[in-house]
Amino acid sequence: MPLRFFNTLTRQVEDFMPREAGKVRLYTCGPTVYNFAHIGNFRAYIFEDLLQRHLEYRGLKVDRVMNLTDVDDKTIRGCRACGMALADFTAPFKKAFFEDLDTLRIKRADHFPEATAPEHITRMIGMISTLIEKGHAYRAEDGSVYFRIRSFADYGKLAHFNPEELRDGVRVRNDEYEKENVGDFALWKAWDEADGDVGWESPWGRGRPGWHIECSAMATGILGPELDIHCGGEDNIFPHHEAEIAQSECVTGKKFVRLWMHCRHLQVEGSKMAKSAGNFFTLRDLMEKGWSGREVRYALISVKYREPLNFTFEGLAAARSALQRLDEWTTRLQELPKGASGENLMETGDAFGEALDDDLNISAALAVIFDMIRTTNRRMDEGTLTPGEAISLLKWVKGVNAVLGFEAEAGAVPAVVGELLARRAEARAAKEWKLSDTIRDEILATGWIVKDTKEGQKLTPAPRGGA
RNA sequence: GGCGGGGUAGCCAAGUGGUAAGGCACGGCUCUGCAAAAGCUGUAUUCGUCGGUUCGAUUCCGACCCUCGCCUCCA
Repeated sequence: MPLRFFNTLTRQVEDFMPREAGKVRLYTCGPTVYNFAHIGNFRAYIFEDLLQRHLEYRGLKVDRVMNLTDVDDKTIRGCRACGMALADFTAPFKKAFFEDLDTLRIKRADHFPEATAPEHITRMIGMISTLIEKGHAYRAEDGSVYFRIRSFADYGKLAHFNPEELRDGVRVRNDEYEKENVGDFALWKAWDEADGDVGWESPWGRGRPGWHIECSAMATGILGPELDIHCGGEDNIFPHHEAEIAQSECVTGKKFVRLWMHCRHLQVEGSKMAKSAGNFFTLRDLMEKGWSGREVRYALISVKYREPLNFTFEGLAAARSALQRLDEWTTRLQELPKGASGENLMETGDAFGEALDDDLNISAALAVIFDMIRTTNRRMDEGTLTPGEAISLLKWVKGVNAVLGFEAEAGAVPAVVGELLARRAEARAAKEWKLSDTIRDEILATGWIVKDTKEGQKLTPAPRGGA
């Protein structure tokens, strides 16, 4: 079965075939670094991570770009409010972003271009010049340059609406008289007071690039004029990606992107995440509440990317339980008495991968995992699972984790806990239950749960609160 | 007003023209000094409502109700 993905452009699930066999050119819209990213942003990045890892699981080489927008209205406003240089203001947020990616086990892209890098600014200016030459853009009185949407017949194709019929919105600003058409968007924004010392020289005077042209320049600059896949959150469909298509195709004359994939927004406890509603969370907020990056990852990845995801603490707790079950099963397999390897291997099949082939059907893929856990746990209870089968299963789950990234943290047991365990074992041998229970509490206080099994005491890391 | 996505057990959520995956929670059992943990196991005559097509619809068609999102710089 081939890989199949839903294409926002055609609104259909299509067979996926990269332009160059075996290689995927993937562009993913990254963060604007004016603040810490919130969990809604991370839903998009985790979806993209799942996509990349699955493509790689299928043997494709992925060349991925994720841009960092480090100049726009918000970053400028932020740096001016703090009285800092733009680069000094954005630096800590860039750093935090990469830390958060690690926390969530999101694989690094191959390139993280920054909009303010000189080579990209130069490229943007070059593209804008070409657009003006070809009649797709014009300079307004104040020195700003706008894209002329009437010059591009396909404008509106991605979002599936006619730009001429857009409702007059409250967002139409009163400086629109400078544009030929309210739908024309800025390629270059002329400097004004509010920009302070942020600005670059251009053939049209001092100013800064518009948001859309940043992505077009970085995408085509690094991946070439024709991308295989371009991803982002659904809110990027219009105007951002629509604008990217227009700019890029008018410059290169080639089809910019073959497959557009967008993930739905995240809701929190049933309503839109907003600071005013008190349900706005950054990853850091959740970490402080005691949730792990792996748990957040599970919660955000476990609902299909094309469905709205309602983020709740109940869902986070469900993620924790499900992961513990997976951990427990893996540990059981690892502890199965070792026998001759290479014998009685098990055919584990590829139902997991096939589920993901179908437009990243994560629910079906997770069901495959839990079915496997249940059936093999049953056999371990019966004592009929052979060491060879356990080896096969461990190999299988390793493949699963190459895509999902759910492997347990390698938490080393502190020496203190080891001593407590030894003392408790003595107490238990002497049937001093009271002492045994006291030590159990002491161990729990260090963050570990002791379980008494047939094979003796076993440790499990205790969740760090969070409920 | 335009365009689009949803409504499946307490919660989350797959799915198919032939009679409902999976996860969490909950109950039962096993294990255990007790507990915890873990494992097993049970739980939707039913898939928003009303019609239609069909031998048969949760799945196709129509109407309606509810809900969410986008409509110019928010992932």
